[in-house]
Amino acid sequence: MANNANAGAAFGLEDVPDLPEAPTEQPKYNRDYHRLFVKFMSWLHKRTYTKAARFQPSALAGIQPHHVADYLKWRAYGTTDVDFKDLEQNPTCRSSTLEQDKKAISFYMPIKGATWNGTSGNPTKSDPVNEVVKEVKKAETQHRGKKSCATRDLTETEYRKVVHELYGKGSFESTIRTACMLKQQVHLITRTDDISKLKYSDYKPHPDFPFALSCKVHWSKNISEERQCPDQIILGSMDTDFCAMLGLANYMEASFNYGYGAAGREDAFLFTPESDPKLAPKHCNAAYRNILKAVFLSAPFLAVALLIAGVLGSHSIRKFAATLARGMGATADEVDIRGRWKARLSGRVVDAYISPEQPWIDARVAEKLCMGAPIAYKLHPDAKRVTPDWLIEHVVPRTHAFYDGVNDISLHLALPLLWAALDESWEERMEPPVRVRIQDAYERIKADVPVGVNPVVKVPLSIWTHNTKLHINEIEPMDTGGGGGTAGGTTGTTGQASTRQVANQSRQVTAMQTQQQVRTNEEILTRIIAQHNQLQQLIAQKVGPATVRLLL
DNA sequence: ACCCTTGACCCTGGGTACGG
DNA sequence: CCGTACCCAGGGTCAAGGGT
Repeated sequence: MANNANAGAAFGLEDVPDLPEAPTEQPKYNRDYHRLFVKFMSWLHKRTYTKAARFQPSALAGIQPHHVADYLKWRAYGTTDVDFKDLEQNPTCRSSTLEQDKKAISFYMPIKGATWNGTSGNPTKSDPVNEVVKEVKKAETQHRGKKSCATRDLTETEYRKVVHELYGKGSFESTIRTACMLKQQVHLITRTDDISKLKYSDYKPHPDFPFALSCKVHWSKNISEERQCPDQIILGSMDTDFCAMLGLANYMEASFNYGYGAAGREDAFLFTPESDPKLAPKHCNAAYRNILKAVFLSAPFLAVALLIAGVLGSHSIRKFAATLARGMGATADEVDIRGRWKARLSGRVVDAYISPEQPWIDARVAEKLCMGAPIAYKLHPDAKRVTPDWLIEHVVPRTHAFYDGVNDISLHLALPLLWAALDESWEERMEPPVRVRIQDAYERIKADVPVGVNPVVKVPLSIWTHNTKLHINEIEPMDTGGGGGTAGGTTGTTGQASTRQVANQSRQVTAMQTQQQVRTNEEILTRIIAQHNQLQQLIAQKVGPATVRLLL
């Protein structure tokens, strides 16, 4: 770009003032790159620049590829005298660190776009520079040099442990809210910051299926394109540790008692009472990660997690969800769609999000994420006195009042919440006033359902597609009498119905096996935790509590 | 000519250490 | 306890080049 003093006049813009002389060149500056670039220049000139230093483009014209390459070698190996074939010489930083350096230097180069042609161009875009990065990458794959800092995915056992550790201890925020966030994060395969941005208004009744919700996930990247925030389906899970509907119901009805939702139906963030659009998600995300971190560092959790090598981070939860869906049979591409990743195989398919096939792929992956089985919460046929009006008045009054008739999801949430309030296993997992209120109200009308029977039943769902159209059916409860033939198909039912029955049977068998596995795991875990506590006491006796903390 | 892969670059966020 | 510096991962765009 030529610096033309009369540029304004040249383009016929009369009101642009002429400059008395050609403008002096302005040093470039980038907040994210400057620190790294100063480091490079300090190395190059063998002196220490402060971060206030600025460099004129003309002063940078002499930088050659070998300068940059030597710098990267120095960064990775501590010396410029490097023999890549020498397996004793191992890099002390990751290749991504070098790439970041390279980008930083590249940003400041006078000629940025053109690759180095031997005499001019961008010296960072050159073979000697790329070679260093490649060699460090190679060393990484050979397990030489610096270890990766990538976090591994959570295992199912660990996930359950987190959920169980959360409930029953501490404030509403750190228990019920965090457990709800966790369940949404897994069900929607999101990053932690995406979940922190959710608003009450992002949840709506699903347009096609009365037992499901739909949710719009806004994520941090490229939010300018509204079409990239698709509505995604939320289904209930047989396994309550995974049930996003139940988690949401349990959280939302109580949330209004803590000042959440004050900003109104349209603007209020779901997981923070703050309303500043910039700060609220940031603080919410930080709080969420801090609570998870505390759980990750708690002794009972560590007793499980230490069995597996690798570092855990908040991204581990998203990886867990993706791995879970893959393990249940979803393809990588399907998981990409549910997780709102760009299609991996063809980088140019920008329209992946608006593809007509997306809704049913989304639902199929959602199904995989419903541990046990995807379910609909339905009323027991005898529970005739549990009417919508009753549910609104006694189970979800606050939620109903908040939505005020617009995309009201309170009745969707009422059934899971009623189920939980009347289920013993949720004694410790609910906000006590809400639970007591529902129980008292139910006490007065329950006569028509047998004592000890929950008026809400979980009906497994069968999800299938026909001509890329999504269908979800409720599966009839199976007779308890031994049917004998599992896959015989000798009954007179249609092919489709019997296929679904077989699928249902195998699903139920899988669910039973899963539950058995969980029970076994829990027994093992109890033993491990006991041993862990013993060990901890032993260490405390020997070396004192300060050292114990370090060991953990 | 078109599709797909690959390489290069850009930008943001997570995690940790450290100092005030 | 909080802000800042630093290292690193990873999701994104764009363009060149190879295959059909």
